[in-house]
Amino acid sequence: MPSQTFFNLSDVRRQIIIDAAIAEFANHSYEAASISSIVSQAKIAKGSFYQYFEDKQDLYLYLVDWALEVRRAFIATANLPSIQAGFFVYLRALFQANLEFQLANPAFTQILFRGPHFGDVPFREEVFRRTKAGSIKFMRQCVQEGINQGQLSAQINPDVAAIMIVTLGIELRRFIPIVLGIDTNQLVKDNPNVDRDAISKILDEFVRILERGIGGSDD
Amino acid sequence: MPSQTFFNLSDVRRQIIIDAAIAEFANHSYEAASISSIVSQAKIAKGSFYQYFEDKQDLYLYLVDWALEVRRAFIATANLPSIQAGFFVYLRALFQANLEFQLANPAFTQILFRGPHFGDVPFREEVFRRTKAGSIKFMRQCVQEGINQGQLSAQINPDVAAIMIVTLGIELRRFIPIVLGIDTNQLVKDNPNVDRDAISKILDEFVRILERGIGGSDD
DNA sequence: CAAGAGTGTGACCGACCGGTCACATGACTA
DNA sequence: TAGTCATGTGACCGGTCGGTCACACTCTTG
Repeated sequence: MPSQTFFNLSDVRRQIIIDAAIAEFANHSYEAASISSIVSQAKIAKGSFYQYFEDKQDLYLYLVDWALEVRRAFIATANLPSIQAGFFVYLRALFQANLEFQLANPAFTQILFRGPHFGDVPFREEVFRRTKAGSIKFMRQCVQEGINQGQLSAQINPDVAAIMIVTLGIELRRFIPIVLGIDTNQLVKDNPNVDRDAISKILDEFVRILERGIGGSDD
Repeated sequence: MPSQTFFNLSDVRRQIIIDAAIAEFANHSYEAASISSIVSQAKIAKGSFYQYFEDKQDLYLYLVDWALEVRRAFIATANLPSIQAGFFVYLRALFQANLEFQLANPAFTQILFRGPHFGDVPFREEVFRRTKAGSIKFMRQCVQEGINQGQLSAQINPDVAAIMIVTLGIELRRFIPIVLGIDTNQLVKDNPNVDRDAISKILDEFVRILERGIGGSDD
């Protein structure tokens, strides 16, 4: 945890430091991220930094928690429909909210999913527990509820289904540019001008395949 | 490309260097991977290393190509059924072969999918083109053929379907330990003793969901 | 004024980085 | 024997790293 001194800082100064740290950890692995670069970017002295944070890991885990909180708040404002309104209606809305978070906060997204995926964070299990594991647990409950309500096939294994759904949700951000044939950075930069209609169609496709599969002879 | 000098080395010496490099790049991001560590692990002089490779990037791209070649050869031995035998029969076999490669070569897998996913490789587009983009292109053709043969729904968007399939295939390795509730490293270490039957069931689930979706009221 | 607490500062530490280079070694040729 | 060439070697270069520390600068309290 950051020290009390850090929280005594003015909001703007604290935000400058956080922003610099987010940019650094988004663009470099945990190992390769540089404290020196962060303090020079934030225009604070190295000594000050170490009065705010115990060490690199302290900062990193704080950022992860902060990113999770920002995402939670973001999705809370999305006014998701209830799962009773239909599992796939709910799922589509959840995907969309998630995607919009990812587009609006690419740096956070990068941080949240770099950690648990690759071995260069020395405390990977810790990060995984805080991020992806939570999503999977939540989705498993949704799937179970969908099954209980008869909206989902009783034949499916809820564990496998939940993991597939969460994985696809995480990768959504990467789908869009590939399908649209544009560059990831371009997507992030042009976010307000990007073709919302095309994205909406991709989301429809996406949920449709999850619901009914790609097997033939339907309608 | 490595120099002629490198290829003049004895097979065993060359393999020692490659093994050390693979281990290093599997456990660290491109930036954080250390040439010093590789040469000390391989017990060669730093100067020798730079007679074999131009620089870090030269070694890294060589490893990527090498890993792709090893995977190609591995899957070629799997005797995959023809796609005419049924799209999902083929897909299941492809998934299984891929998973077995991932389990047998965890380090290669780590290298192949760290690069295109995260921004710490300074030439990410280059790596992406050599790896994931190729898989997607291949799978798109498979999907198109499946549609033409009437095995897949004509309603689906082949681009979206192909990306979903490839993404799920890549993530397969991570599914297994989560579903089985074990640690990833444990899975890799215990590979020969791992419950092949449980894995087979997960693969079945997996393909079934892709084929028929998770929507209700089937059979 | 003095004393003390809280905070800011950047030179400095030992370690390590990617990469270079002057030199050693040994096999082959003349 | 002397010369040539491919290869091996590790000390060394400038630079960066995470982290420390002695000191400076407020501000409050007496």
